[in-house]
Amino acid sequence: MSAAPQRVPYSVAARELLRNTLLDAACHELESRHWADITMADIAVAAGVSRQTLYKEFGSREEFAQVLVMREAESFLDAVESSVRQHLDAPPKALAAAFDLFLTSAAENPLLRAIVLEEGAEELLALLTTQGKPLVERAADRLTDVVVSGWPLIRRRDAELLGDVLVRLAISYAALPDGDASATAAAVSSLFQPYVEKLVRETAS
Amino acid sequence: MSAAPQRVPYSVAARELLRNTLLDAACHELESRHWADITMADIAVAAGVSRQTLYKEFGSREEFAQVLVMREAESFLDAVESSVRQHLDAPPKALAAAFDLFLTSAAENPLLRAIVLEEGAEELLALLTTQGKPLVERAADRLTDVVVSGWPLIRRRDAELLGDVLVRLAISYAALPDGDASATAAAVSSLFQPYVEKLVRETAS
DNA sequence: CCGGTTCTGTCCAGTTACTTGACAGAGAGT
DNA sequence: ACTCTCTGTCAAGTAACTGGACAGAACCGG
Repeated sequence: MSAAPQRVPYSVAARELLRNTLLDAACHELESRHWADITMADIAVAAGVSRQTLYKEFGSREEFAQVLVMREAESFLDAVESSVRQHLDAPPKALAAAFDLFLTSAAENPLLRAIVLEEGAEELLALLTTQGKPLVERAADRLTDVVVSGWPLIRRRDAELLGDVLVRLAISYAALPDGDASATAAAVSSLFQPYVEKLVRETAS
Repeated sequence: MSAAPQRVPYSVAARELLRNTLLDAACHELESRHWADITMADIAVAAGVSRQTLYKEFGSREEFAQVLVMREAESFLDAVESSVRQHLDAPPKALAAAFDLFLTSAAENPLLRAIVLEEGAEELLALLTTQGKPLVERAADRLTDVVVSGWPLIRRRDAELLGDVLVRLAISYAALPDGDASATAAAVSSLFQPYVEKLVRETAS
């Protein structure tokens, strides 16, 4: 792969550690309480840091929530991406596997469960939907990139459309699961298979 | 196991990060130069930190080297310990497996290779031998602990002796490998098997 | 509708951690 | 003897985190 694990100077690593410590602290708190019940002070204390430091690092509660969601999203995207790369030989299979992986792990993810199941998380929920522009764009971009890099013959425009639609569907099913995750994944990907096969056919010729 | 991954406050994590960043930087430098050619300033710069900070964290070059070696030792001990725990049902097997694991990974370990193969590392070498008291004691203690916790019937005194002797042998073979690591491990452990079996026999009765 | 409470977001004084530049002393090389 | 370099230490300066305070907004109970 790329992304050499190059040596990181301490000051950079320390800032990253600070941010992650705060985000981890918030996740930990979410395991026992609703987001609405967790104050900025709680998060700071749980991270062993002053409230001021928290505000300096993330400007506001809203920004903090945004970053929290985005971080979780990136880790989902990492998993999805590697799942896709394991089926470069069979695009439909890649789609099915990635969607299945996403829905399955989404159903178990603590942060997502907090958003979906509990009532005090409207603020977080909005970040996935009405306020979800950064999330959708970022996720669609990464999906598009993995598609074009994995199947270079596919036109970027087609990949972008597919990425955008899949991300929106994924979010929808994550927010409102429809029974068994694997069944949903199989159903949805079967729906896309004709389109994917058409893409492959067009570009293969 | 024990050691719950409890939440670490940032200030503690940051100090640990600083120390590890410095130690990692030294290891990295060791991959391209002899220990004698690496100055404290080099290490500080490589870690993205001032020389003063390095001296504040580790009092002197000697202490730094000591910690460097001890950190590597702890990671070896972790591996050895888990190897032993996988053969709790067969003490002789545990001994053989652990010794083999140690010698094999010792032969590949960058820090140890730097000490053993290159000429500018006498200062580090001393930490394994003439200055090696802290190392030997610590390693023998951990070995003793894993033995008594794994086979509670064995007398602590016997475990201590065995631990001490094994650690010294391990260090000796690490410093001066004698041909194939696995062959050495098999030979040495065969030598101890009668003693181990005697221990087991005595305590089983 | 009002007083009490809590939380957010901001400010500031104070402490702690890291940086920068400097210097004496030890050791190696010329 | 002279120069160079590195170690170890000091002092002054800067940046990061702390702790206490406060105005404003939202909520709650009366």
